Amino acid sequence: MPSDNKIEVSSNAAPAPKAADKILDVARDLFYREGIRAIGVDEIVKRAGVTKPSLYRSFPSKDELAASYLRKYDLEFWERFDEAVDAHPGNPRAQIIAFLTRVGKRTQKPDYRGCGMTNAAVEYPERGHPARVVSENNKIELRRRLRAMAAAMGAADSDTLGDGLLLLIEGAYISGQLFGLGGPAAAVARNADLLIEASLKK
Amino acid sequence: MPSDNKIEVSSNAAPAPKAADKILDVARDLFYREGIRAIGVDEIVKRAGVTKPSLYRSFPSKDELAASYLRKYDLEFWERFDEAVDAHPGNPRAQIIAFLTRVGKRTQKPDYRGCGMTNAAVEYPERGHPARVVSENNKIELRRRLRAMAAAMGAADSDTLGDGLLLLIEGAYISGQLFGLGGPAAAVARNADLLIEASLKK
DNA sequence: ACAATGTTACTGACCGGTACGTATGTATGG
DNA sequence: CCATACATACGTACCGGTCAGTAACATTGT
Repeated sequence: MPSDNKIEVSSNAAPAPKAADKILDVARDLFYREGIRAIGVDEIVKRAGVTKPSLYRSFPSKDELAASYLRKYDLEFWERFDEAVDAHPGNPRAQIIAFLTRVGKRTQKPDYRGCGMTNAAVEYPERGHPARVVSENNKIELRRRLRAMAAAMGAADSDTLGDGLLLLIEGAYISGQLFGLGGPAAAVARNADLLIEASLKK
Repeated sequence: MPSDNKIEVSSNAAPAPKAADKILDVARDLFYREGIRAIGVDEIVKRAGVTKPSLYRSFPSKDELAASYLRKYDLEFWERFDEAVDAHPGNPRAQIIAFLTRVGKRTQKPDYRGCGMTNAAVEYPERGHPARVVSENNKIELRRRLRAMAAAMGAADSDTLGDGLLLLIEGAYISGQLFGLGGPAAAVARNADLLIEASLKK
């Protein structure tokens, strides 16, 4: 009896958040809200309650920390995307509309700041930058999937429709943070539906 | 005849490029290509062949210099826009398509870096920032005009169509710099045409 | 003991911004 | 005709602060 509860407690409770996790959490929040270039490493370690050497023990550079933030963002993005997909099995049109309805709603939240990966690509135009590479790969994969879904819908020109949907999505990300509440991003699902409708008829 | 030509020459020739002009030209180039936050004032004055005090005599701050760059960008934007409009008097649909065809072409140029104003808004999320204010006003006016043109086309829901066109445009700006050649931005005019077609039928 | 973290102090480069002296053109007064 | 005066335009040198990143060592928990 002596050691049982101790083991149990230490196993199901949060196992003492490591420094690297706290850093990544804070970085995610600050990078997304204010931008990567706008946030210095000093502010990150200060808010995370850790010290600078701890950051550089877990991440080789600020650029790599930014890339790690985006890899996490990428994972969460595909979770949201697949949630919409899984909600409408075998119905790509409904999958797209479900996803875009949720995007449209998120863009209307007061502190919406667009897509972290799109923003990072704007901040780092240099080819090969660690943060940009993550963003580019995400967008390439998104394009691939949208085109595949457009083909599954039976679109006359599925590549054009897939690309059109991607344009609407990126437009919603940007317009959401530019206009805020009442902006054009609220109409993204409706426009996507119109575009799909127009692309399906022969 | 004696003094006439002298006056004439001195009035229509370039009157010795002032420091402020050179600064603004260089700033425009560097800010657009690399981003505003990425470029320091030292680099601007160096490339302009002037000194830092000269910059601060003409511009109260770097933020205001960025705003000046964007005001110039704004002017040139409306020139391009009105060019497409003037090319098809009384035909808003053709005006839009003409504008988007040109946008689509520009996005395929190898050093395309999107819309300077969109990028600036991403770089400066803080409300009230001088650069952001210029961008926001430009986008608000663009939205107004697109909605008006959609109404002139006789769209069933003209506000939705106008917003949809804006989403496609912003999506093209972003995708252009994300994907480069062969990216989805090349299909912006075709998708706009489909969207318009779908929005016109009752 | 060992591994992870904290502490302190530091580097060199760069940031936006400025105090202050200097050249040059020009208009006026003698 | 020339000297003075003044405004405009520009340069040198510097400011305090912050940037990303590191070295050396102490502390902690298991």
